[in-house]
Amino acid sequence: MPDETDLTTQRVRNPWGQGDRLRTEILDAAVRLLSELGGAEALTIRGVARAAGIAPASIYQHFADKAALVRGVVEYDYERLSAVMREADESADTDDVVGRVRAQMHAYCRFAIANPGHYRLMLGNRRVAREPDGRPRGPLVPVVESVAAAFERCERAGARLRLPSDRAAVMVFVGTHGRVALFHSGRADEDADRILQFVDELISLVVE
Amino acid sequence: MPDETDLTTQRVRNPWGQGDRLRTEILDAAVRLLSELGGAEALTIRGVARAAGIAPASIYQHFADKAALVRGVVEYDYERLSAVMREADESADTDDVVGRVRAQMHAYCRFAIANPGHYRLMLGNRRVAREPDGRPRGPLVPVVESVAAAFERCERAGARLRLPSDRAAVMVFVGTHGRVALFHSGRADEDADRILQFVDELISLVVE
DNA sequence: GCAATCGCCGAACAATCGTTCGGCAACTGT
DNA sequence: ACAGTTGCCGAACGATTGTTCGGCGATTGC
Repeated sequence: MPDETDLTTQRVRNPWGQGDRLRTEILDAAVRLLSELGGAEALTIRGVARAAGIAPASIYQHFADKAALVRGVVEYDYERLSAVMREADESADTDDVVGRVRAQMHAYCRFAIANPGHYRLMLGNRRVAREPDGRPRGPLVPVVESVAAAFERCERAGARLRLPSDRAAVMVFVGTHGRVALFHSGRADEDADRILQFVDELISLVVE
Repeated sequence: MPDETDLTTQRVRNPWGQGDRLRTEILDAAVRLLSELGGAEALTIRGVARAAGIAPASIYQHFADKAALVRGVVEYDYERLSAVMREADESADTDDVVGRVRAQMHAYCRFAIANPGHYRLMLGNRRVAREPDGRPRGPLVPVVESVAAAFERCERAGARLRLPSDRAAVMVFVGTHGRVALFHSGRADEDADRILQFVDELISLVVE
């Protein structure tokens, strides 16, 4: 009955409820390690175990192998990113429709700047997940869908877009992503405000 | 007199002319290996030696250590990229000023698609190079300067830009880079034409 | 109170990594 | 023709990697 491998995160054993505490502790330790040190190559079984204060062998009771650990970390971080962007969208002024787009993208930038290791990990692992109907579904498809919804609101509120709302969302998201990626492969001491300025410039290029 | 370490590429020994042949053969083998397999972690001393058909120890007569090899590969690839973009710019129709921008960015995309390993390597290594006067000088500063020159030509030719020419160049380059980065972290079977279409959409958003 | 179960760990395994050393073969200068 | 130099390689070293195995201590069920 054990060894019930969950296909989404390759969780193994431990399907009895409260025992997941150490599992999230492992993930937290991995994220912490990934933020302090540089990239994905810093994510080693021994390193995560040391950061979590447990033995390397103990990790294998929560993750089948290292690939499963990496998948778990990626999924964990995407959840955090989605939550941050959703929160920024909801806590913005409801009347300022384009301001809600800005809030979302600013949250995206702040998250990307604060979690450089997450980016290295994401850029290093190809995702080939697909919907049951065959349509592709990467982990940040819901993110750009959220941006697309914000742009749709702009359109309904009468804002003039230079692109269809879905294309506008892709344009803004891709541009922002490119700016952040360039930040991460460039100097670490660059001013974070520059990035937010770029995002504003990009949005104002699309929206009016 | 040996061990004359060249600071730009950390070349070591072998300053007698023709002996550089094997050095470029090593770099070619590294690029080949980097293109076939995935990312920067595939770039091992033993792997490069095997791909070049030589012994692992022989590499140390052309590069001081692995870091020097990586620096050499990165520099080598940036030179190839610059050459490809310059060639695309020069061989385009001289009268079609915005067409020359498109040609440059399309060349950038084609190079990035054809050399995925180069991207992984670039995104994984922070560059902190600076000019003698203290201004930062990343390896792709000349690239965006080339795009900026093309946009300046557009401005002089009477094309209406929605941004100052230097900001327009940054916008187009960053957006293109983001699209390519997303391609590399997404499905490998994505149609390359999609990316070129996106670049055209981005340019037409800036130029008119 | 006893036996079974379960999470955890210390230790070891094989593989691979970057790197060094000593010697071999070929070329050079005289 | 000989001695010296030089590029290259086979073999090894130490470190680190992912992973497995056997047992220990605590908790659970009866």
